Amino acid sequence: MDKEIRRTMPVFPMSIVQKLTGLSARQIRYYEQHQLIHPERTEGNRRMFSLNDVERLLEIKSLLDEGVNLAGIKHVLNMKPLENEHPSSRSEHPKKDLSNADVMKYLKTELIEAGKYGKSSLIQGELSRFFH
Amino acid sequence: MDKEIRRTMPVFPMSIVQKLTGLSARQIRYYEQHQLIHPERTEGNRRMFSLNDVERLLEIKSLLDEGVNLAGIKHVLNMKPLENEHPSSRSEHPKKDLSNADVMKYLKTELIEAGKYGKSSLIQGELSRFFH
DNA sequence: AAATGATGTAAGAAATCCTAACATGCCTTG
DNA sequence: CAAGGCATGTTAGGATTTCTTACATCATTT
Repeated sequence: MDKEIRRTMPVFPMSIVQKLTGLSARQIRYYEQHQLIHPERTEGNRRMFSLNDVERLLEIKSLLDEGVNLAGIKHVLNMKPLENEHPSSRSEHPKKDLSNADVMKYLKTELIEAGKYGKSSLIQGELSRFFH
Repeated sequence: MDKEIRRTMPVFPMSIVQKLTGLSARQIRYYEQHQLIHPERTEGNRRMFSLNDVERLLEIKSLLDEGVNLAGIKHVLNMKPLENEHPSSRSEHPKKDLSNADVMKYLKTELIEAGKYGKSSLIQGELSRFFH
C-alpha cells in the first residue's frame, strides 16, 4: 500500500530537480517566490518537490522558451491548479478543467489585447515587437 | 525526452528512502555494505537511490519480515538482478528471469536442506526451531 | 535615463549525510 | 553457559548540500 509513489508526494531534493528540469536553483526559488510552484518543506526547511512540481517546472520552462513572462505563466498555470497542487495546499480554487486549446485561446487574446494598447501584459522581449 | 523519469535514475536521497521503505539509515547502509543494493553516489559522495533501489529495499524488508536472513536474501535477489540493477553497474550476470514460484521453490529447498543438516543457512530465529 | 524583470553570484548559517567506532540484544555453537 | 556472529542502534566529527539575504548584471520597457 506504501509501494506506490504518488505524484504529489514530495520526494525530490533541489539538486535532482535541477538536473530533471535543467533550471538553476535560483530560477526554481524565484518561481516559488512568485507563486508558480509550491514545493513542500522538510522539518529542516529544505524544499522537497513532487513529480507534479517537476512537471509544472517543465511547463514553466517551455513557456519561458516561448517568450511568455512570469506573470503570463502564472495566469496560465492558475487556470489548471487542480492537477498540479499538493493535496495539503489545495483550497477553494475556481477549479475549471481546461484543454490546451483553451490555454492557447487565452494566450492569443492576451496577445491581441497587448497589441491593441501597445502594452504587453504577458509577453516581453522576442514577441513583443510584433505588436506596437 | 527528458520528461520521463526512468526507474534506474538515482533521484531519491537517504531521508526520502527511509520514509518510503520504513527502514533506518543504518539498515539501508548495512544492506549496501553487504551488496544487496548498489545506490549511486553524488559528486559529494551522498547516496542517491532509484525507484528500483526502493523496490528492492521493499523486497528486502518483506523477506526480513518472513525471517530470511541477509545471506538468504542476497541469494534470492541475485537470481533476478536484471531488472533491479543500474545500467551503469550491470555486467555479465547470469540473468535468468524467474517467477515467484521459482523463488519459493528455492527457499523451500534451502529450508529443507537446513533441516536435514541441523544448520540453517538462510533462516534464523522464528523458523529455525522447526528444524533440528 | 530610470525602473523593472529575470537571473547570476557570494557569504554565512543550518540541515543532511557520510564514515568509523562502539554498544546492544538475540541466536547459535562449542 | 560462555563465546561468537548477525543485525541494528547510537554517537561523534567532518563534509556536502541547501537555505536566506544581499548585491550585481543585462535586457527590456517606460
